[in-house]
Amino acid sequence: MVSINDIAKALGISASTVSRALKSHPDISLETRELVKAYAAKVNYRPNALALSLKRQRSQTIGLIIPEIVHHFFSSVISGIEELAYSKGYRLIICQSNEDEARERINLQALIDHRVDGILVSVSKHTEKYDHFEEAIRDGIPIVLFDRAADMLNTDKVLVDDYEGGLLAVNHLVSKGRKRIMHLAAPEAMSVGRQRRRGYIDGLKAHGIDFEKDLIITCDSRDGVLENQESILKLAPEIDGIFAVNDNTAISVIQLLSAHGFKIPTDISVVGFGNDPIASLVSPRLTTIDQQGFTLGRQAVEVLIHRLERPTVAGSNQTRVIGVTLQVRESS
Amino acid sequence: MVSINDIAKALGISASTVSRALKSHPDISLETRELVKAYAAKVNYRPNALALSLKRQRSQTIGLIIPEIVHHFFSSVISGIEELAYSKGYRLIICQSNEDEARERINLQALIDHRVDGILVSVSKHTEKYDHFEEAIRDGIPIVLFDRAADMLNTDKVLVDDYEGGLLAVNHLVSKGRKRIMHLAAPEAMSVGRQRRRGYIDGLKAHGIDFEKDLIITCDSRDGVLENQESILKLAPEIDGIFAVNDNTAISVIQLLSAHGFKIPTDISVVGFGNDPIASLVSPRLTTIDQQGFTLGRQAVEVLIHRLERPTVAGSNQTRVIGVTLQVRESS
DNA sequence: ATGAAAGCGCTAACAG
DNA sequence: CTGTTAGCGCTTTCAT
Repeated sequence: MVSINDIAKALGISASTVSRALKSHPDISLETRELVKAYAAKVNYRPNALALSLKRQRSQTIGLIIPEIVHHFFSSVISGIEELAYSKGYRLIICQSNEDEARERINLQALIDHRVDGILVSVSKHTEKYDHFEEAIRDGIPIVLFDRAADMLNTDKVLVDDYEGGLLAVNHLVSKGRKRIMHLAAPEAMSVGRQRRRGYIDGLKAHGIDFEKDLIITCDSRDGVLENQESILKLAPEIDGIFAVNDNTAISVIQLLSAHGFKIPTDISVVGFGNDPIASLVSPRLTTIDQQGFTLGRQAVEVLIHRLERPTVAGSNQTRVIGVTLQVRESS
Repeated sequence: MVSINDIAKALGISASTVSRALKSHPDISLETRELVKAYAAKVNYRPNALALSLKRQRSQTIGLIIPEIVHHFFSSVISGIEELAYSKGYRLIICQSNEDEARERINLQALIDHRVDGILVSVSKHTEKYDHFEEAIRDGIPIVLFDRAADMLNTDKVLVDDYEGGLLAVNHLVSKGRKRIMHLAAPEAMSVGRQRRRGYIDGLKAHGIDFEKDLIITCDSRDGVLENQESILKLAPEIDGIFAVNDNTAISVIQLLSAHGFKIPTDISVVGFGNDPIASLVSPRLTTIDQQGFTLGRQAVEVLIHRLERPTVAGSNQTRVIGVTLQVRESS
């Protein structure tokens, strides 16, 4: 790897001249410029981004902390982030928290140590204390939370309209004549799940349907469905609709119910959340709420870069909400 | 962000003493050590990784170029890479080539500029010339190719046993009494697809079945199936098995055939490749070849780090092959 | 038009 | 036990 100094020595001129010549500084004679450029090209000179970052106090790098990469929604978000970051000249350092608070803390610290210009994070499911984020925010590190945020955190956020998604799902089920709708919900602690549940409850209310606590079962995965199969099957004969907090859960419950003789959607209509590609491949094809991961990722970067390139006005945080849409298919 | 110099000034000692105290260098008196550490903790001192990298000529960072992130196999690979890299104290800079050669070149250059310690790459589908990689390899930049490699590239590789996968698929189909087996193949240019096709052909040969050129259709996606539906449907009555180069194609062809009255697997058995999660959710559940993306990712990092931490012995490249397994389900 | 020097944050060889 | 100095690669003010 040849450095500016190497070029300077080889050409018998000073490093500063080389530096300037390389960026076509008008002070440098055309002759020298050409000479330097030709030589640089010949020896395949490439500026050292590390040195530049150190000098400029700016790394043109964005850090990303994501709960898990192997997940259609999150990988779509990453793709959107990469896409826009790339086009704006930023690199991406990715860390995976694996839904683990300790790891999230370490990742955050590592990104700060690497002097990334800003950090994008979707909070881990099991994070209970937020002081690591609070401290970073207090220290002036630009942080944008996406999808999974925490109310108490005072920073920019880009969220999915989970509440609206819950409403849409319930509205749709009711419009199909469903009246006793079960909700397979995420744990209370998850902001995202809480909003979907709120949408569900308010959706019922809006149609004058009493919300029954017993119809909400905390169960947000394939395993969850298996663990709760007794309660689900016991309630099944009395219900006519299910809104599941995500597609996997919806698909699992459909399989469970089908295996026990229930007809979907004749007996029970099912709506999922996420519009995972599997939703349109299972049978019956799953009605679900589409959340635009790719767009969410792009917007998160947009908000972050906007913040990076303006003087940080304290207390002027923005929260963007990405719209959701209902995808009606065969399961409802 | 406080620096070592700041601490030195504040404490009225020299920067080098601070540096040494922080790493508990035995030369420094216990007293000073404690003093420095206490102060550093108080002001929340964090070493600047950029400065360290510049100094050490080592960034503890690995670059990754991947065709597309939103893809179950690739996201699994990324996850495996992240996992092991993290545990070995490396960070990950991720770039997406979007299957575009120009972008792949830019990504490679950017990673080199950032002085990553090594680069992991899965070659873009549309890359035709490999001189960018050749040059980097010649310059001594440690590169490990995974999944999609190029024969001419002289470096470490970690590959899926695609050939074996093709063999397994055909063996299985034959064992089910299938004799006229169609292959939905990737374009010739793709190394991965070529190997699967070779496995298919050799698998037939091994069972004394003549390989018929007409039974190979270049078609490796949902769109491909739609484009080729005429030829597929025309051949359908004469065949009794299909080996598709990937799960998506397999699922699409099942849908096409089912829609036209063919019974799967009674009339035609279908085997896919990849063991994407959708494979076990569609109906009929898809028989397929499992390729362990996560393991592949881990091994790629392992090989890279091994190379990073040894003196580079020229011409001693290793190629690791990750085993595949047949997952028998309902479609065959 | 060009060069010298300082500094970004850190470490390490060398001095004392 | 601690400090000085130089240098990783680059830019930029300030000379000349």
